[in-house]
Amino acid sequence: MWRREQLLDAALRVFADKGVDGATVKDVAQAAEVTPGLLYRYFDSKEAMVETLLAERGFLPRLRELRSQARDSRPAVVVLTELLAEFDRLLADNAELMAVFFSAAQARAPLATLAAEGRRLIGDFLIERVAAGELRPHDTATAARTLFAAVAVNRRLGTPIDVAALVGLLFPEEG
Amino acid sequence: MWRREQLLDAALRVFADKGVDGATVKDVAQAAEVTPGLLYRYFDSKEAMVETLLAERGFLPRLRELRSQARDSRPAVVVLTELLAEFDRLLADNAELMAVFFSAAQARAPLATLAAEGRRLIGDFLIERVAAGELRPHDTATAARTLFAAVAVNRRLGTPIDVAALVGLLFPEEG
Amino acid sequence: MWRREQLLDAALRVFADKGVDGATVKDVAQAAEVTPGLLYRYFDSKEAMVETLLAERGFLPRLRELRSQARDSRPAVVVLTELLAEFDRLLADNAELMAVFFSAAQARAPLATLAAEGRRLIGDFLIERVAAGELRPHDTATAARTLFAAVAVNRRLGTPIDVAALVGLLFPEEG
Amino acid sequence: MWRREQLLDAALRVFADKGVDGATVKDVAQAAEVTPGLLYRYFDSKEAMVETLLAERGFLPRLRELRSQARDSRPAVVVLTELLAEFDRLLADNAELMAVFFSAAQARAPLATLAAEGRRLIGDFLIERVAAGELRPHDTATAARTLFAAVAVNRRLGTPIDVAALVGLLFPEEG
DNA sequence: GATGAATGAGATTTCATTCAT
DNA sequence: GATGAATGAAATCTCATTCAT
Repeated sequence: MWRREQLLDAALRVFADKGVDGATVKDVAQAAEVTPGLLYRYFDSKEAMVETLLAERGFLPRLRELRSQARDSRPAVVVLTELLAEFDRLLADNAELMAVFFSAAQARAPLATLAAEGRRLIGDFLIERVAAGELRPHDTATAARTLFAAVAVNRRLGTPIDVAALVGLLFPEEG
Repeated sequence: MWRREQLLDAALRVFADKGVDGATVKDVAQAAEVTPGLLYRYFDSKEAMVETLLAERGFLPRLRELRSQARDSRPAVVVLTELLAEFDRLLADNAELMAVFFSAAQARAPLATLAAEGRRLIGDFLIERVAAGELRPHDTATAARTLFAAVAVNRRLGTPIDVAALVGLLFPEEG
Repeated sequence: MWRREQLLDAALRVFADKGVDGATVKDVAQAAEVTPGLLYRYFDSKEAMVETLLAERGFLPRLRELRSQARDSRPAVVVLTELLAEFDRLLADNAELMAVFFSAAQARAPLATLAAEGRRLIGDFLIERVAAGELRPHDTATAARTLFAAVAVNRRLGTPIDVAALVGLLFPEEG
Repeated sequence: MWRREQLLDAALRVFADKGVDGATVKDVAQAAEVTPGLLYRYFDSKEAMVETLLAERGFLPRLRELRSQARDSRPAVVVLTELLAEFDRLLADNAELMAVFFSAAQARAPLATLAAEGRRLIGDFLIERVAAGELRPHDTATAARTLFAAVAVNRRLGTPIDVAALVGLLFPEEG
């Protein structure tokens, strides 16, 4: 059943390019080099294609996995830098899905969930390391959303940020 | 010719809500409490409405005006905080237009321009104040995009950031 | 708003001719000499057209009105003959709607209701006149469905029955 | 070649349930627990399935056989009652085929033929028995279509009539 | 200016039928 | 014989746009 994946690939590509509303089923079919009718053997509707993409190609699970990585015992700034770099790579790998997130009106919720999860991942890490005396006491909540935002926005804009420089900015003394 | 503005208001509201592609001309007309035909007396096409919104309701000029404000002679962190607060207010005031930016495929460019302008505004300010010895030497480019991103993303997500805390995070000693 | 009626007329004609499922929206549009899209200004869907026909063109109310006519004080066989003739005329006038009834799977219920109402109309009349000693005692329920069926089937088959002969068959002595 | 019959069984069931136009080839295939493609090894088209049903499952022959039964020498009302009961059973046994008759536009003709045949069967019987002095002289044509209609309509509506009562209604003195 | 009926083009979806396996 | 993926044609429906009033 690799045909299904092939269709999802095409849909992801086309939706990211033209937006979910802007892309037609015919567009997707042409990108997959099949006839439009075939899409309906695999998906109930265009809408269902979007939902399937979000469900099966979503990377929230992979974002959650990063939490274990945060347990790393190396110095805080090293681990934080790696964490952000991983997150940045995740976004880079899923640039098209992010584009779909942004184009699909009904995908606002997934975006918010993603952001909340990311903030928590980083925030929890900072709290731990402050408690351990490794990082200076600071507003960890604001720091978390700042770091998250800096990586996410710049990746989205196609102008990825230098993660090491970013960490150095907030925690200069530790570098 | 206030009828024109009324139509633009309705279009902005509706496009922000349903996305440009998702909204129909009829939707806009109903929101403006007129009939669809009337829209074509003021605009050539639905597409032209979007362009007009971007052109006439864009806030790039107001963002540029902030540059003069950056000349303020008060302490750097005070001015920076005010600058970011202004920028945040600008985004809050134009939340609907931002939503249109994100939904309209052809509005990707304005977004990039906006970001570049914002980064430059903040970056130039930081360079000046570092040169003046008011702020510690640091990677001003990374700082600029970080500050910009932190404000923009959180406003967009509906979870606005505490601007003073943000500045305090990057420049703790100066607070 | 006579356009609406014109479209219903066309729909009735076409649905009766080709069956609801067999007829296309395009068929109806062509019969009405408009474009298919226009139908959707007046009706939500093809399905809604059928429902509207059943609701607005149904003749159940007129069938019910016949009940007052049954109060007529003239001899039973005279009144019964007139009643059946009226009913037969009703069916003749609504031959197309009947055809739709038969073709639309979901219209089975209206048909059953129509039949029940008709049986009751005739049955009640017979009971009264038997009670009045005007008609010989007999199985009025069976008589009612027989009379109803004889008229309905033959009208439907395009071979209308002679109503007077029909009444004469069941009540020869009274003639 | 019982597979063919199995497919016809499924088709009959599905066509009766959803109407010929409303049922899809896939519906029939699923009901027969085979794949759609297989149907085309046994029938040229969906249309051909309907025609085959009408041709091979039609009960006109069995209706004609009743004619010999009409030769029965027992009293007229007894034989007539049996005749109608047989006819009623025939309809009951072929309820699904009748449903197809009613749903398929092109099956209107078979219905008319069936009705004509039924009327003639009963009509001829009545003529004979009137000639034999067994039944009172009456309009046998009207009687035939009345008896036929009463049985057919009520069977079709799912409210079968009491055949003995029906005969008693038309020929009370003979009972 | 303003209406809203009407159109035409195209989008989504369905489905009878074919065909390689 | 049997499968079921794939197609092509058509059906339902949507909607930006026009135009007579």
